[in-house]
Amino acid sequence: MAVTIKDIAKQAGVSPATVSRVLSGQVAFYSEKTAKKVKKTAKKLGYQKNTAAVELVTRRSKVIAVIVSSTKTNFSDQIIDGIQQEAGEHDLNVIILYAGEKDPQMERKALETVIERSVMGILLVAVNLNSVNENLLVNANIPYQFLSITLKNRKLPFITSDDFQIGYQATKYLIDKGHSKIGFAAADLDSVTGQLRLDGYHQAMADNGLQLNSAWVCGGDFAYEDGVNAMKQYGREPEVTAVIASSDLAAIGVMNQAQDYGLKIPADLAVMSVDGTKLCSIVRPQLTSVTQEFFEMGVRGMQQIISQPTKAAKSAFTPFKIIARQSV
Amino acid sequence: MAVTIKDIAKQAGVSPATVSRVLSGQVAFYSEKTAKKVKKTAKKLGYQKNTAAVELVTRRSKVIAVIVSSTKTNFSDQIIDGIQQEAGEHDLNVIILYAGEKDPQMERKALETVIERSVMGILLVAVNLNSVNENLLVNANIPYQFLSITLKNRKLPFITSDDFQIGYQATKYLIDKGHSKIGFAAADLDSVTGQLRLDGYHQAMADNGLQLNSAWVCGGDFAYEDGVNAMKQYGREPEVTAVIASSDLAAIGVMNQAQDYGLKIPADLAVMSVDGTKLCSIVRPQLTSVTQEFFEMGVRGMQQIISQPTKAAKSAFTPFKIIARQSV
DNA sequence: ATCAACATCACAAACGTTTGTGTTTTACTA
DNA sequence: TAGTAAAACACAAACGTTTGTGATGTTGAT
Repeated sequence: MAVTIKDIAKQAGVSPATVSRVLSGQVAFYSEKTAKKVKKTAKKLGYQKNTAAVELVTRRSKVIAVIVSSTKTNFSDQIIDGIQQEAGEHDLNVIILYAGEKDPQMERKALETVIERSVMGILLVAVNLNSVNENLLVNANIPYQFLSITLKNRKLPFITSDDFQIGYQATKYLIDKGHSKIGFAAADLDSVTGQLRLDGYHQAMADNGLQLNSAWVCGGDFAYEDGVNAMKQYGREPEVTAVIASSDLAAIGVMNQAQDYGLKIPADLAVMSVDGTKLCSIVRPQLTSVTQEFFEMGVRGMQQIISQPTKAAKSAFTPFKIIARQSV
Repeated sequence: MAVTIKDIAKQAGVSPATVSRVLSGQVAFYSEKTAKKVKKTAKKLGYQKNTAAVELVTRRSKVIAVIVSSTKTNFSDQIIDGIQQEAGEHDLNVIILYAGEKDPQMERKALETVIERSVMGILLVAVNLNSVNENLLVNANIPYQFLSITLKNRKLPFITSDDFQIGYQATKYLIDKGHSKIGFAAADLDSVTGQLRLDGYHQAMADNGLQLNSAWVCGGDFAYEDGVNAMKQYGREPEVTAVIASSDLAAIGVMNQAQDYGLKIPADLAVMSVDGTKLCSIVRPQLTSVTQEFFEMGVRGMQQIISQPTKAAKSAFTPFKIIARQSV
């Protein structure tokens, strides 16, 4: 049905081999004249290459798969932008698959699809695999890289911010502003990411001789609702004078709930968020944030994939900075 | 290198044909005993099917491609969710490609990638193709469907809200609330979508005997900044008492700028948004919105693809409703 | 015992490319 | 003119499946 390389060959009076070499831009295998002829008839016939056939014979693919998990947070767009840019420069195609929220079933399916297609590389943003899926990925013999997540298994390569430092610096920033009773909200305390931020928070408090109060830390899942719930926990007359929320949306949740309680921000309560997406400057008051370099994460992730298998993938931190806006 | 069905065949002492039939779940071609044996050795060897080979020989694919354009607005997630759900029920895989913002180059590349892979269907969300890319798509002989957009070329199937009615009903809603000087902001007036909404706005004004003022309509591109700019246009002491912004983000832009001007919402200025994503209930005051059924768009889009080629794809409207919150 | 009917399986072609190697043509040298 | 090296091309195998068809084995009825 569809027009193949053979059709072109017949029309142009050459062999399929020549057509293939012309169309895939190999040099020094044909004359300029036949090249022109081949290209013309290819265009005339409306030829589209059959990628399945190409990948079957070459046993490699030019697509990078990005598996993204979370839609509860909203930074993945930036990461994907970074990936796209870097991919574009190397003539790679990127496809994105959603793997649900902590849904091992969907994660498995996403993994299988990309492995069966033997993509060139797999980028996993904010997804935490269980051990069977982890095995699936590792045994697939395809370069991979985790993004925006810290894993228990330090053998796996990931690129993210230094979560301990995020917790530490955010806390220190608030302490420097005169706060001593600081809440820590909405992080997933079962995740390494959340745990590290909490450790940083603890350390910063300790380093400054400040008391801790377990009621000040409220776990969650980085979602808006978790911010709301945390604030409800703190109550109408909160003991804390500042809170660090582990995502922009969560921070908005605590702000909204605080305002519903009649609290003024930042006068009555300072709020600081982690992520620093565009949301921070869209809400009022604008959110002071620990701003991560998500775009950069994407870029570096791609670079790791591309440089393989020359070098094995390594974990790395991307920098972050604190951007002062209005909420502190 | 990788393990193939031939390896399994050899190990299990059967033919590759039998392995294939067992693994792809064909019935009445083998005994239960060999089936078990085959499956076991397949698992033991860690077999992963080679999709390239499968697609090459079957000449069909189980993947749905979603090409999304806009990251300036934020409704695509809902559409994709709808697509995913419907896809999941039919054991289809969905891959997502970003095609930039009105970037014909990237659109072409995205189209070519999916066409070369001869995917089962193509869903285009909020992308408007130029005529050459349009030809590419149409000639590819792959079912396709546009989502969340109204096209000039009525031959192309699209599923979206009735934009004229959106403009009309939003305007009427504000009129019923007592407003007579109503702004219309941030829609892309070069797009059919924007134009239709504007027509609806005009019609509603006319039907209620209200004057129009061309200074009340400010075009844009549905972005946050367009909302800000529109409000700047209206000024510190705006003539309009209400404004319809053509996206949630744009509406937030209007609100923020209005508040920067010291205006109270909704007392001094009512703001109404189109889209109705989660953002509406996250900002303060919460945004009254024309809420579209994006999830439903995704579902219906997939259904159209699936039902092809039994029926040719048709255009359709998904319903919308006005949800009152705090901004009017 | 014969034979049909069916169950179970193996053979082999086909899908559309790429690519190593062989073959023809061209161009040039002596 | 003969010979040769290089350029231009064609042949054919291979990639890993699916699937139509033919081969073999088994069962049961007559």
